[in-house]
Amino acid sequence: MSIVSTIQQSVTESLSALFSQKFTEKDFQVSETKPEFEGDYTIVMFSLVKLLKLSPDSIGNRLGEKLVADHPDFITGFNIIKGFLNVSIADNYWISLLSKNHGDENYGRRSPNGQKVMVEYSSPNTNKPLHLGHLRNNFLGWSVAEIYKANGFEVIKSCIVNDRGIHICKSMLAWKKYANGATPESTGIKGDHFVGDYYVRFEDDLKAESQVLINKIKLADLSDFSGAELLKLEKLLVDLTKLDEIKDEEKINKLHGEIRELSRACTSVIAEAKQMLLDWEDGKPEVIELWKKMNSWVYAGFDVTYKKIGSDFDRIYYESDTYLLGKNIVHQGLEKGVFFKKDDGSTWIDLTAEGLDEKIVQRRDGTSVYITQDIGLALQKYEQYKIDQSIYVIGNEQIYHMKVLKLICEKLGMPNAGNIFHLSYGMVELTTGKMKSREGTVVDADELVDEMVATSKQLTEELGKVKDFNEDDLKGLYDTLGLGAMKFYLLRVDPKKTMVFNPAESIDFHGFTGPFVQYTYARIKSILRKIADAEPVPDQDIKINSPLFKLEKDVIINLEQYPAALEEACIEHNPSIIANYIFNLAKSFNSLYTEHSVANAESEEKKQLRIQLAGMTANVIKSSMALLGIRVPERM
RNA sequence: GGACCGGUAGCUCAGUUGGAUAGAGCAUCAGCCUUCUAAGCUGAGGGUCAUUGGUUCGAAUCCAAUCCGGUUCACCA
Repeated sequence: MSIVSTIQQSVTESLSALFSQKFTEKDFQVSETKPEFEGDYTIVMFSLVKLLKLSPDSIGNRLGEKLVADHPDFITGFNIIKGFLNVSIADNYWISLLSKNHGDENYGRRSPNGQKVMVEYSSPNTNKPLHLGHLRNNFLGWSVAEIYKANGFEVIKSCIVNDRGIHICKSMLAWKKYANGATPESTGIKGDHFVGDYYVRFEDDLKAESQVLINKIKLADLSDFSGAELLKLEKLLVDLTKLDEIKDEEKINKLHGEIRELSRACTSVIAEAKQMLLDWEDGKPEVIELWKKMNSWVYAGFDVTYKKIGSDFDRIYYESDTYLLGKNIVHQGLEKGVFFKKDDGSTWIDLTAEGLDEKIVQRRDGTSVYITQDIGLALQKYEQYKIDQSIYVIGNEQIYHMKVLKLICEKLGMPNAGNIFHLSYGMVELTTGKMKSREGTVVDADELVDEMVATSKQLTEELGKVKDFNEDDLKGLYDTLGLGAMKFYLLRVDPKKTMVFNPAESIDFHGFTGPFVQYTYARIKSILRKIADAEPVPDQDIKINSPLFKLEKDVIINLEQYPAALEEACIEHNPSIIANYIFNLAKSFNSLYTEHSVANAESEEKKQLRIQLAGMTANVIKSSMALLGIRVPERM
């Protein structure tokens, strides 16, 4: 039981005894005492004042005396300031917490609860390499999975690979046109980047061709358009002339954007891509063969990146397998009356009662739309794994989509549909604004990882502390530090917030960073190694005669909070709670480290105490950093 | 226009079941390495918590309105 709930319970009992009425822990608040006051925990009197119609001081005095009398081994003193009852906790309470848990590498973790949860994350497209945004997604997903495991859940990490569709055809087309049979092997380019380059090539062609069309439109030449597109275009142009008179810049821009989109859609290269997609769906052998070949290049590239950043999956779904899954669902939905058919034959769901719109679930030609596949996959996940919860790590631009998905699953009566959770995270922006692939400002994942590792190498060499390391050790250390810095940097921010990626800040290894925590760990291990070398210490209970120093107590208080932080991170689906927690723990230990020596403590008892303190801090740092996917070095 | 998310120090971020004088890192300035690793520690300056009103013993936190920024509302995925 945590110390706060222990205090709550004691206070509840004492209050009930004092005032002969029933109290619950909701009748008052317990929090840590602010550093400028004496005491460890504070009980706020004001809510009790209302209940008891007595002055804060009177309640505080009686409660404080009662608490000390009832729990002399736990609460040793109190003071009251302006309605705040500050109580002091016995040193022995902290010391026993330490002796009990200091050697437990699983401290804070919970035993299995029998619940199964699937975390879907990463979900890449097979037409380009991973970028900074994917890194945030991967680190978040992986970390949330670990946090769930630590809270007793059985976790299945999954990934849906978007390996089909018109965007995939784009890179295939460009490769056919320009590659002359080149391969990643023949060029020495990593497979995902190799394919991505052709995707860019296609986009360049598309841009050039649509620009020609736009130029023609400007000269009132609409000969390249026909049918529905022509009508739409003419309407847009009429609207545009009207707006030109009003001078509404926003609307004019919007219209220009629509014209741009329309001309893109009417290019010959898009027509080719569409044709290729049809051929793919028909199973045309040469298309399928090329598709398989190019995807295999991408997967080879992804494997390298995933391995490097430590992402892994228990189950990988491919959209090429799942994109037809929703078909049966439409039937069922119609039978259950959840869906309805419109006159043109398309199938819909009415979500207006939920404050949303009508959403289409099947086109009039009978083909599935995006959401239908997702429903199919959601059901398949449940059927295959009987999961209790399903977590989707997807960017916040899909909040609406995921809301619809969850609602539909609930209406279809899918088991545990209520436990679908969209872990939506904010975009990663640059100091110069958003990343835009068309402007080439996208930060490539592989490049970034390499830079971080190179930075850690450079800084390590400058400090020159590990000159005796062999080459493998060094390489391992650079990876540990570089990736640690990057993961910590991306995970320390609340997932749901848009965050700014500042390159200069990201390679800073001081302050609120991964390497700061890693350094604390390495120093502790160094101390413990030296002590153990000198004289192996037996594990023992500690009795000390001198009081705990504030700095010692601060560290123990931090350690006591680990289980609570772990639980909160799980409930909130939020690794940044862990990151903030570890940083505070490391900081408190560093302060202690500077002020009080472990090896040369003033007494043998204090030495034993600090050995346990250091050991437990190291354990908690190691296991909590592991929840973020960050390794800690024994030396650095 | 509707819906959702955000606005806290120069910058990046904590802090929301309402609590004491709003915190941390970076940056700036001033100190600390013959003593367990200075990737560290100690201290200083820096704030109308977007604005206005309300709720109450008490509001960054709850409510309302307004302003600013973002996302979204496709027979695209």
